[in-house]
Amino acid sequence: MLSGTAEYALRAVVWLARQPDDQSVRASDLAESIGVPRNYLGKILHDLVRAGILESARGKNGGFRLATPPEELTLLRVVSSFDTIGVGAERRCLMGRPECDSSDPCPVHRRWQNASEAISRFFEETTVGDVLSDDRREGRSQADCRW
Amino acid sequence: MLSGTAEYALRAVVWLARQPDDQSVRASDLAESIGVPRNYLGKILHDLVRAGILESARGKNGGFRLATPPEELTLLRVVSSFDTIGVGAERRCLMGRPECDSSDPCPVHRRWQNASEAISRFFEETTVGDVLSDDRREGRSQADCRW
DNA sequence: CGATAACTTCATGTTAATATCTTATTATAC
DNA sequence: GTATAATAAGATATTAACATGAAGTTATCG
Repeated sequence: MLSGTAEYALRAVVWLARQPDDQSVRASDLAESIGVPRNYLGKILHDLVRAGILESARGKNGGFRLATPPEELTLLRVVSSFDTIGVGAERRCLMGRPECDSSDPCPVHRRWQNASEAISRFFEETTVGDVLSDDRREGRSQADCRW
Repeated sequence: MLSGTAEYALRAVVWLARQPDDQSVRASDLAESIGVPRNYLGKILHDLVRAGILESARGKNGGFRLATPPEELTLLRVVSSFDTIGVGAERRCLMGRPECDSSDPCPVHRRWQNASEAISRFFEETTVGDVLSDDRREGRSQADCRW
């Protein structure tokens, strides 16, 4: 469903969101924590900074942290820096037809619509804040996390 | 959502299902009809034969046609020859966690479940026969089809 | 100010998906 | 049975995703 890169980004953002007091985390530590290659994660984190999702600080005590309140950060915004999910008007046809909407549908259009809309809603409506709430409700802490 | 290859397979199967009297279609003609590179389609068709979804005949008047009644052929069976959709027990974690189920969920597990199940149901429950019914209901014929 | 710790950037390598080309192989028709 | 039309199969090319490595730049601390 998601590319490896988008998966990594999601892990990183969730991990940073769980950080108490918005503490910055160094790329190396983060890479080890979420099980992503150090150098590759560097690029991903930088992309997230350029997208305005994270902010970074150089030098001693530097690192990365969220630039946005978790409640306002949708999963769509996180993953769409890397993948084209295709929500709303940008929805891609399952069969790869260049034009495909209700007025000129591909053969599976009607039956795919339910699933397609469920996917869109998930990415558009779920925020990183929601994920943190779920965490708390299930009594999960950062220490429990493993990949 | 699907790989290019699985998309091509889906187009090919739907096209063949629409063929009157189970008539065979040559790979070259099929390739042109559905807009897929000739040689690449050859491989895909062969894979579908080995999966028992199509049958092929060589020599003059040869070609490919469905080996299964459309009503019994699910979209899952078609695409899973190429992609891992991850339905049922094989569902992949959205965040790439090796273990992720309701007893040990990843951070987004609960909220992703709805969409994930909608996807599974679509591929498991939709048959090629259903697609043909939709076609008829919408008064679409093979001639209308373009990619 | 100098050393160090960290992000930033660029160059390069690896792998899998996609696509093409060429040579078999096989069934049909005459 | 031979020619022909078609699939089957294997080798090779192209591209994008994934990953690594090394050098460059910037902020902080003593």
